[in-house]
Amino acid sequence: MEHSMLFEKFVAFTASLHEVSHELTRGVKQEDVTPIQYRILEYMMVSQPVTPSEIADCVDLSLPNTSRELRKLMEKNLCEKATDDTDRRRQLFRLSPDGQALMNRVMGQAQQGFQQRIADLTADELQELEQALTLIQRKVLRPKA
Amino acid sequence: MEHSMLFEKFVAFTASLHEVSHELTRGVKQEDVTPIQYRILEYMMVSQPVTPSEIADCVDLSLPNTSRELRKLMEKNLCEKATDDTDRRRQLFRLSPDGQALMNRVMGQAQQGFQQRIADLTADELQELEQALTLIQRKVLRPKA
DNA sequence: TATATTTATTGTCAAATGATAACTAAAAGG
DNA sequence: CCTTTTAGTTATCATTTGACAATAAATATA
Repeated sequence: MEHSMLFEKFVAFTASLHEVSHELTRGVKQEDVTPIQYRILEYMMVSQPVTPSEIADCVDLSLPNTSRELRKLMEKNLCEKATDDTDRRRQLFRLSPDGQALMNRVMGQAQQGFQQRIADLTADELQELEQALTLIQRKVLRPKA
Repeated sequence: MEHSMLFEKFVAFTASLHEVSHELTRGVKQEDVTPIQYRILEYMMVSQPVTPSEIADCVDLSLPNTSRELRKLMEKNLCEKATDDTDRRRQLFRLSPDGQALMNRVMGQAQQGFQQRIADLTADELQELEQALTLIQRKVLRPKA
């Protein structure tokens, strides 16, 4: 297979995955958070605590706008702020209990949908699937890591 | 591996792919189209001609808002409209030459980035990669198709 | 210490997006 | 025909998001 065909396959794959992940997390609409706020919560979930600068980098948002969205999330009691003791300019954000609960709801629903999708797979197929995920991660998505 | 661990792996995988695809298509910022308009163009690219209703479904946009964005794309000369002869209520949209050119620029840049990422892979690894993409598509993303 | 840099916040404005009502034209179905 | 349904458009308004200037506070550095 040529590189260009592989690229087309990769594009189609990406589109499919995007569609599926959108479907799996459609539960977010029930929650009182905007798409950007959800992305921030998602990022917090995997790497708390996080500073506004880190969020801005990762979510691709300017620092002022990140600050604004964090304020809104705090007003909704979905995250908490604390000052870093070693550098008191830095603010450390983490999910609040309510924020955790929200993410548990959304992720729980997603996991349910995911497991329906893989319900018919045999143990062998599950292992193949896991290896396929690992391979793409290692060879393409995170080649350095 | 348990189902819940596989789900976590799937979530991490999705996050990585999202990040990479965002990086690969960062050339869009150079173009005079909004994110939603780009998604419409992307959809047109793979399945033209398309009707406003189809776009609304696929891009998850209301029909009135779809109509508005299509008008803007037409004003930018990025797509063309024609009435369906068999049902004159239906409007058929396709990329204009300018729209094609835009997508060629963006996709060309993405392909270049992709090929840099896979540049070091051996022929065997490329084949493994291709099979991994196919496997995930078939077993998880498009189980019915 | 004095200055520069980093981190974060606030405020403001423009643009993009979402939601909804009102309307036209064509087709479908009685 | 006449009514209903479908596809699309236009207009309007609220909310979200993006961009940028100005500021404060803590740290780093000369």
